[in-house]
Amino acid sequence: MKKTPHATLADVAREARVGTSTVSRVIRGGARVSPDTLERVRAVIRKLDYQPNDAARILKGERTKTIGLIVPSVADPFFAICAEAAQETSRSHGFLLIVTCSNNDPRVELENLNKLVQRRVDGLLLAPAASRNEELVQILNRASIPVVSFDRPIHDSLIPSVVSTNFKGAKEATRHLISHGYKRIVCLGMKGEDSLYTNKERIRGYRTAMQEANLPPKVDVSINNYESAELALKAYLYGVNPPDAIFAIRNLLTIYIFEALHKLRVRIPKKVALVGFDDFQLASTVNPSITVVKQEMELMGKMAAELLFEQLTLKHQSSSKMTNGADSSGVRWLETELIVRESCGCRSNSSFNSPRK
Amino acid sequence: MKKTPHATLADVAREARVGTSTVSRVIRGGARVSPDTLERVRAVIRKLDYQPNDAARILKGERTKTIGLIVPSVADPFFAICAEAAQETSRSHGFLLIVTCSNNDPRVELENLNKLVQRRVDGLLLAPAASRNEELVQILNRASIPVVSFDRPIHDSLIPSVVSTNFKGAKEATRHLISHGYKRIVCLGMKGEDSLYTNKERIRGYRTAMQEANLPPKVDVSINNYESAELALKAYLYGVNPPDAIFAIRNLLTIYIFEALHKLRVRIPKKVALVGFDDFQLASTVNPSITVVKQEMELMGKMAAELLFEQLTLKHQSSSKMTNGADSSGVRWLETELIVRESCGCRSNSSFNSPRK
DNA sequence: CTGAAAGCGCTTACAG
DNA sequence: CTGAAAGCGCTTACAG
Repeated sequence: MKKTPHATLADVAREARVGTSTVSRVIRGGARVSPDTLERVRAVIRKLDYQPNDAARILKGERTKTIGLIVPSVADPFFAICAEAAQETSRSHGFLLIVTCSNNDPRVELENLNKLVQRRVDGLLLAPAASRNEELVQILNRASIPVVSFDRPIHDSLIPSVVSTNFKGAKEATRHLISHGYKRIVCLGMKGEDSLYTNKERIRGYRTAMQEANLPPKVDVSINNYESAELALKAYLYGVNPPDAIFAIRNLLTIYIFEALHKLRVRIPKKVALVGFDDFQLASTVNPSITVVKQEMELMGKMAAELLFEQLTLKHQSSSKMTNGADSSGVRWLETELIVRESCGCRSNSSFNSPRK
Repeated sequence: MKKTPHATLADVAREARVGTSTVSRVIRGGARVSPDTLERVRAVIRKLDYQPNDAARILKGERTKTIGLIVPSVADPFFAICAEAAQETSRSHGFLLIVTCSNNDPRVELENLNKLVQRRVDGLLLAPAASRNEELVQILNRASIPVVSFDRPIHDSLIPSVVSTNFKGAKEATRHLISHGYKRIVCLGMKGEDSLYTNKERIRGYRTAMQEANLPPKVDVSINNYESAELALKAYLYGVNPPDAIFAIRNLLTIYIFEALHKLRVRIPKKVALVGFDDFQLASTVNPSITVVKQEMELMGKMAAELLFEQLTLKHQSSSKMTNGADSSGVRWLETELIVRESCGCRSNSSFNSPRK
């Protein structure tokens, strides 16, 4: 008995009195092996509880059958849902998924990326902290590892991406508020996140709509957490020229703001209207129900993963550009949808107001 | 120029005109290498953009520095938060985290487990589908891989676990409802999940409290999704002997039920009271705010991961039993907390009712 | 159908 | 401080 916790292929070969090549063939399906031998080797494999060591296979040049995922946070419902979809797609292809979190910090992101490269993942799914990152693109190119970015594109690269129509969605949401007659619409974001592609696009959409209507845009991206949301709202609502509507550009923030308004006993939409970006559980059930711009979260994760596997499959074939459904910069756009509920000032409409699935 | 996308250690050695051992030493910190050589080798590493191939290291017997995680779903907020904590702890130890989902299916779980064993993960974090699973325990023992289970223990094994006091929390919640004077309290669960350890414990807690009060327990674990929640509630509320209180034993279910009651315009708690298991975003803000049994989700993930790394560290040292904080069966209990809000019938109390962090 | 042998890219005594 | 060489556990021509 060896000390090793795992039996090796050589152990099996010895026990079955065959060569290692034969055992290898058996493991890989049993082609070109006589029924007798096949049977015997399989029995030994079972007896020894033999599990091939992936490291050796990988070293021989096989694929690692591993995908790397880099997201800001898996605790964020948005990325949790994307991650689940990516893991499911990976599993269906027989791949494993390594999940890392960047916290939107480019340095952490790069660290994670390097680790994944050392691990020789076959492909990478990435929601990049910054849409411009030469170093990242360079590493990706040098490692020549297939990548798909999602939620946010990577500029100046040929990296395909799956991205929601953030600009359009935000513009539409803002226009909707404007159509209600609100004039002092403030756009709220979270601290340190205003440089994220998605938030920039949403802010740009907001600004565009405001400018079109000749209204003064006001953007505040100083909110940190629930407490600071409450503080900011107090300052706004009890200050001079208080806003009559709020556009919250991200899932958690909408909830914080709703909670804070609720606690401050501020009437929505009478005193201030509210529209959020990202739909969420209970958005249709709270009082008032919350109007939001909805993204296709699950589809985003799934599509990104499937795009990656397309590349993986095509990798050794013709390097066709694979632009199906993508625009000239390689972006697949996922349509957002304005879900009109009550917080924007629309009347309650039970048919619009039923809970989601 | 080789065809390989990655430079190898030998490439570096050749280019730097040193032996491979020296390069290896440089990579591993540079001990016992002259400053000159160190400098030169490092320059070449940079120039060639050399990244060690983990597979080769692993094959040489080094640890994979990888933890495997098996959860029912990462899209579930509970496990998403656990996963985030586990990933963060792993990262702080320089480890990568492979995330797999079992969907609570023991077969999928076993598949994932085998894949992770082949990958030679150094440790495993597991929320097991079933608390009794001989095959699983056997594989774990044979692979002699350190494991920590969480959310649910694994019986008949020495596997340490981190588990909430589900029984106690459910009993307390039910007692609270009883203390309000409710007599017909129904316990609702989701289809196919009644065999899960956590749900069994919660149901047991409910039953115990009911029996203590000489009330007839009624358990219904047939709910599939939002629609079936609505259907079930209709049947209950418009049927004979309708319940006057509901105990929902799981996060999503509480939300479904709240949404359905809301849609059916059933007054809470006047017509039926509601207590849920698991706190969630907006639970304190909806109207009425929802009384829940709260679990320490983040702590659970973190503690499980830390326990695992303790084992990893101690592995080659004395195999002391490591029972700090654990009971005789190796379970660390995490206290649940009843967060009293309005849906149980308690009066609104703003100090109890402020949004969480 | 079968097996001996080379080699994947590292690490690690060992000898200098 | 340095390097030649063996070996980790597989796969894969190659020869039989």
